[in-house]
Amino acid sequence: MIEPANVLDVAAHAGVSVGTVSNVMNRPERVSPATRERVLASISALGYVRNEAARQLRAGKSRTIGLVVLDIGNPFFTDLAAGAEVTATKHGLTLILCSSNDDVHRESHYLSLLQEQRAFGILITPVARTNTAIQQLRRRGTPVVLVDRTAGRRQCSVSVNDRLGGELAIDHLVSRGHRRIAFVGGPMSINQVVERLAGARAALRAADLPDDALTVMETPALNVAAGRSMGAEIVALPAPGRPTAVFCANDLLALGVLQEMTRSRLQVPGDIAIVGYDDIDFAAAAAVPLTSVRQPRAQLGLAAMDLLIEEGLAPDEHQHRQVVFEPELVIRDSTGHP
Amino acid sequence: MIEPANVLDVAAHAGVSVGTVSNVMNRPERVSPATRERVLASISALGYVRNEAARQLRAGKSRTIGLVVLDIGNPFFTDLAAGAEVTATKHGLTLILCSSNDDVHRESHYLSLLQEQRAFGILITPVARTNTAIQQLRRRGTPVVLVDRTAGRRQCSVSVNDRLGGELAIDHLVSRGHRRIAFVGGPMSINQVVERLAGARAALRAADLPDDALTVMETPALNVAAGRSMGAEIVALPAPGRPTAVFCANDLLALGVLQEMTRSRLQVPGDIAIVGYDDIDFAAAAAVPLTSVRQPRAQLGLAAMDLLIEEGLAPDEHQHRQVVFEPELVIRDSTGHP
DNA sequence: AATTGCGTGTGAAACCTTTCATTCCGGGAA
DNA sequence: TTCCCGGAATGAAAGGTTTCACACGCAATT
Repeated sequence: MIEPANVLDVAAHAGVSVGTVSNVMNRPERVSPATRERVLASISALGYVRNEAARQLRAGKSRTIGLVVLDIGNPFFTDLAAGAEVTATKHGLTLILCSSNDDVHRESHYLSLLQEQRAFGILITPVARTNTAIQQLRRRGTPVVLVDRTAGRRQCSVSVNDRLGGELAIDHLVSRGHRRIAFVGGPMSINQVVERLAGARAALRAADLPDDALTVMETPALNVAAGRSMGAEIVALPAPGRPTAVFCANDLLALGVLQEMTRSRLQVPGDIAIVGYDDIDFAAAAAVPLTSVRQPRAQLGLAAMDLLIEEGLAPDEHQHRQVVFEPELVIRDSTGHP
Repeated sequence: MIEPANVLDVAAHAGVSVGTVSNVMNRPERVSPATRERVLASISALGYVRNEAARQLRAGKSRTIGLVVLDIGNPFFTDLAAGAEVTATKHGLTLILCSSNDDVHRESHYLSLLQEQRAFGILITPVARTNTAIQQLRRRGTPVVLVDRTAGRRQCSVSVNDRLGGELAIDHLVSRGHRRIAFVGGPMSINQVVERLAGARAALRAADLPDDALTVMETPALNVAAGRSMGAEIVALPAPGRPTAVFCANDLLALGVLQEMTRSRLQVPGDIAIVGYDDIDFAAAAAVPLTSVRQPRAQLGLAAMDLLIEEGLAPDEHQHRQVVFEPELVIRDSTGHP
């Protein structure tokens, strides 16, 4: 266990001042090639490693970006994170991944953690619709970009048109002849769910179908287990009145529903068609590949990170923007062939 | 945008010294209740938030733990991370999740990042068998626990008996009457894959079956896409010589293979049985639920974090340990009923 | 009355880097 | 020869927290 060397040690070893050592690392062009070489040699001779804490203290700001997502178990968010990370790394920033698990307390715990770290910025899919902690962070000068949620004029956000996504899904099912459709999703506190449902309703009305063509089945969460139990309920319905198609608020739910169908020997799409949402990799890999509303997951992360960095580097010139992507329907076996 | 308050501001506001403010936060029992109240009031009046960078600088060590995994897109690792995070949070430590994507360069990038941060410790599933960067970190006093990999006597590790896992899978398939089995997995640079294969071979020998009862089909990666393409190869084999069962080195591969089987109208398990590995949630949720070798994912993370924290808090008394969990076969539909 | 001890509180040093005003030096211009 | 200029290097200050040796005041003990 060796005591780590610091700039002073390096400076002494190379016979220069600490300022010069710092310049070699941060503005090498200001140092003559000869001394630069000498300093670099000393750095590697002593095994010097910069102390990030001291840098941050001096800078008053860290190089850490917090990405607060709803559920890290959902591949949608890991893909999004992967996209965000690409851009972050390009700028020498480090990503801290935080999963709030739909829990307001966990969320605020992470936010105060990030505040203590003087985070460079934060990307967040907030649990609740309004969030004072976020506003507080912003007042202190920390850029915050909302992800998968549309912000007002005074804040950046990156989202996908969830309403349109709902319409695409229902349009498709209606065009395949379905007239009794179930919407599986929840809790309704989550904005995306509400929007997707609204889109679904709009599409039904546009097709001149009655409102009760859509049965809303609210789930307590957006995971596989919730999908399974809702799938069981659907199976239990008497065949005559049973929906012929299910639109799920995300792919995890859809996979759960699909599993129950198969377990009960109901044919997908023969007896029941299924449309998911997100188009995670597992959707295509399901044994009955899922028709799903694709969101540009990685791009979402990329765009959000771009906005964040832009605001972080030039807060004054920065214009808040609300980027909205368009979803896209990916048709696979779970809704059959025309 | 308000200039953030510091301990000095708080001290002035409360009419005490900075040392007392620090004591209120870190050793409240040494401060009389009256002053404690006063200081706390000032803290919230000024909206004071600790500066983590300054704490770290002073402490010479951060409260950050790096978890370097092979693939964050694999739910096995996110579950492991979730387990690790529970313990970390309990000790006031923050987890940074890093995905090396099987790439040595990305891995070393993250390691030097963590070194600059003076990480409290590191949990890592290393890409290669040996790793000088890790040894360097350890010489500098950073605790490192190997995850999903067995270390020598001089280092902590937490792993699952992969050889046994391989044996369980093959024993099961043999007992179901299979005599032509394919092993799908790779690349062979990954230790876990090699061990699982070794276990498979051992089980065959123990069952007095010839070595060529097992066909090894090496994949370039452990993801769904690789499984799909290998599945296509299996389907393309002439039916008479085709294996009647496939043992996959992880569930992602198994899901890929399963999808190809279904697409080609081969019955699972009728025509081909499939055994996966890891027992991720998607394994149970697959339309043909997968038989899989379960690893205690969350527990793995928990145990690793415990060892790390133990070493980090009391490096001198710490005894290196190599914890090995036992895997467990979970039988589902993909290998049929006896 | 002097001493001891204890519970509180103090204040300066240390942690390490970056920045910036300043100094130094050699060469070209006047 | 003197002056000026620009490139290169310097060195001290600043950033916020924690720690620790020390001081203070009061009560109990001798």
